[in-house]
Amino acid sequence: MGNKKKSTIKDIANVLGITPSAVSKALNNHPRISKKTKKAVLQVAENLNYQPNHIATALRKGKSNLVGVIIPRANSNFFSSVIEKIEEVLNKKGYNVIITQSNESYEKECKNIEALLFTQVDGIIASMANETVKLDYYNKIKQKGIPLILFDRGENDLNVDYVGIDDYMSSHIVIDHLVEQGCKRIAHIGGFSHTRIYKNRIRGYFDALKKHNRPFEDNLIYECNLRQSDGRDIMKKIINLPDRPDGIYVSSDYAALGALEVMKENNIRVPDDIALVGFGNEPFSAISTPAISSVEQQSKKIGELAAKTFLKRISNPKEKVSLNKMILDAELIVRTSSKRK
Amino acid sequence: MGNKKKSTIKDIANVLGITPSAVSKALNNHPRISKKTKKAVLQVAENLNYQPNHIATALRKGKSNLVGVIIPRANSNFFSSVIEKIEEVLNKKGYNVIITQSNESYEKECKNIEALLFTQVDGIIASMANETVKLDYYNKIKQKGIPLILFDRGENDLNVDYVGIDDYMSSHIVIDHLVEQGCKRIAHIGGFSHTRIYKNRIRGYFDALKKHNRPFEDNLIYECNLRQSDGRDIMKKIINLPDRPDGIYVSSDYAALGALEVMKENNIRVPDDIALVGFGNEPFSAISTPAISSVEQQSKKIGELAAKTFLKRISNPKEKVSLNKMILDAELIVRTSSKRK
DNA sequence: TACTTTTGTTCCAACGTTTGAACAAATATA
DNA sequence: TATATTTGTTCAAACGTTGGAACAAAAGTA
Repeated sequence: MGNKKKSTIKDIANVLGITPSAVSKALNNHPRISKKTKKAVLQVAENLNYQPNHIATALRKGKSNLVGVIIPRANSNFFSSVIEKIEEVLNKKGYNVIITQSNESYEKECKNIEALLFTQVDGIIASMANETVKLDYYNKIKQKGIPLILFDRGENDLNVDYVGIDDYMSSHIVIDHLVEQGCKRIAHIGGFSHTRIYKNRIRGYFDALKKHNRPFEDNLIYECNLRQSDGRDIMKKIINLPDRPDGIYVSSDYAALGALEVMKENNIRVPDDIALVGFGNEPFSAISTPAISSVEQQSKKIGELAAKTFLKRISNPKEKVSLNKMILDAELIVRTSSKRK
Repeated sequence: MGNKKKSTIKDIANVLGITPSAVSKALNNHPRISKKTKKAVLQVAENLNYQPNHIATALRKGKSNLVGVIIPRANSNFFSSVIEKIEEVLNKKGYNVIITQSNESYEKECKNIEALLFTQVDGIIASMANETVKLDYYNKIKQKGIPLILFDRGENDLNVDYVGIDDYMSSHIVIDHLVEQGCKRIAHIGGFSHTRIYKNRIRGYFDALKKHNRPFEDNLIYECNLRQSDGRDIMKKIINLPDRPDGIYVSSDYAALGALEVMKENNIRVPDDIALVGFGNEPFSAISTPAISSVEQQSKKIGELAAKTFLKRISNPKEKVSLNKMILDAELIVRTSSKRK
């Protein structure tokens, strides 16, 4: 039917013979308005099916109550779970969440930022695309004085709040585990080292090897986009090496799955010939054959902290000083692909 | 730095010694404004780093240029791919997209709708939660005269635009294929029949069996939530049947994967003992062992049509009459799990 | 009773933009 | 030259809400 005319605060005022501003105050529970009036206003509002005009409020107050989120792709258990939690926390506080995907593309990411700024979001929570190196667009956000919180894929140079797991330590946990399972030579299929998290994982890989007196070998470390196809391609190279490694640590479950496929196709026994550990604890890692050991990234916790950090920033914007770098512990979920004993 | 003061149309006007309204018209390329003035305005706007206040425009024009999208969960290849396309089409037309997840919960879905209405979106594109039976909240959208487009999970009673694949025919294609592979008795693990798409798939399953003169057996059809765990649970029941079926058609790849696991755990050979077909063509269906045959749902096309339908509705709102029910053909991707010959 | 305080409301300007009407100046038409 | 048209701009109101100042009435205090 389309009950065309939306009712406004003015309509309510007319019904009751009071002014719009009294109605506004009544609705906002202003202390100076009598209980009687408040009750009446609420009643009439109900009757008229009144819905506050959010846009008018936003204009008047100078804030939209919208928070923008940028993720590389929604199609990932980690990100969709982070978002779910962000929504949960922010909705409770009256914020709405605009989710955008960058598809790992710098260009798309820039467009997303522009769109979010255009929409006048009150803040942005983002995880950077793999491709992103230039920080100009992110700096634009900062310059506008809009709270920016990064998670997972951060960037130290930006100097903003950050939430993520301890990537360096994650690598240690993984390598410790593989060594314990008897692996002598461990390869690493990692992300590009210009991204902070992958750089840290690579560093952790190095240092953990050193710690265990394992030699570092140049041809056992690879950087890629970590898609399933990348895992396949690199694994093909690895099995053609004169002497193969006996353990592989992959920075993504998708790439790990690709690697696993190739190994199966070549009758390499996992974990006996080569033990495999992935990253991200995607649902499929538990159900592939063999199930893939993987690092759990604390998505819920990350989402919660990111949202709460935003709320903190918005509530006292003056306190520009103390940045929050929140680094959580990761957890290795050991499954068949790396369990030899 | 936080360059605090945002510049407005008024600032530009002051610099040039003209009125704000002239500036507004210049920026909107009004025919009555001289080229000279337009040029000057653009120049000054550039210098002052002017960004139009979207909220003010929205208030004045009575539209927010925001479109809400509700999906059951982002963590699915189908949905994230639909969204990507919706974004692509709508962004081009100056709309921003707010994505919300219902997590298959009716309650969350209602909250999402409330939030979107509160934000004054110009339209809503949604796929209903499995749980949803009551349509009160969706009717609220309609009553407000806000364009509503459903996709995939629709509902005939709502009488709104819809885009989805031909679920009824999909079942025919699947059953035709399984029969051709020599299956004599085919089970179906489906969604709940109160959801239109699942009802249609079940109907298709029935009719296709009849077409091939296959008997229908009561204990070969199951309704569930189609999660991986549901697939497992039901498969366990199936393998305990006095005589097992030799083909299984599952309405979701997740549930199909669960079923596959159970079969492997029980040394049932797939496809030789039991042939398996899933639904949704999730990435993992191609990489599980064996790879799962699956129905491809045309996510890109669906997203595109949904977005374009919204644009059509918004451009001529009077034309309330002719609903658009767009039913696309699905395609069966045949993989190892059902290929006997 | 006269004065201060409190209570409940109205008044009014503001947020930044848009848009039709009004108007003056320039140009075209008779 | 007088009149009609076109061009480029200004004016003013509007979108719906908010919130401080102003104000009258009621209540409290001396």
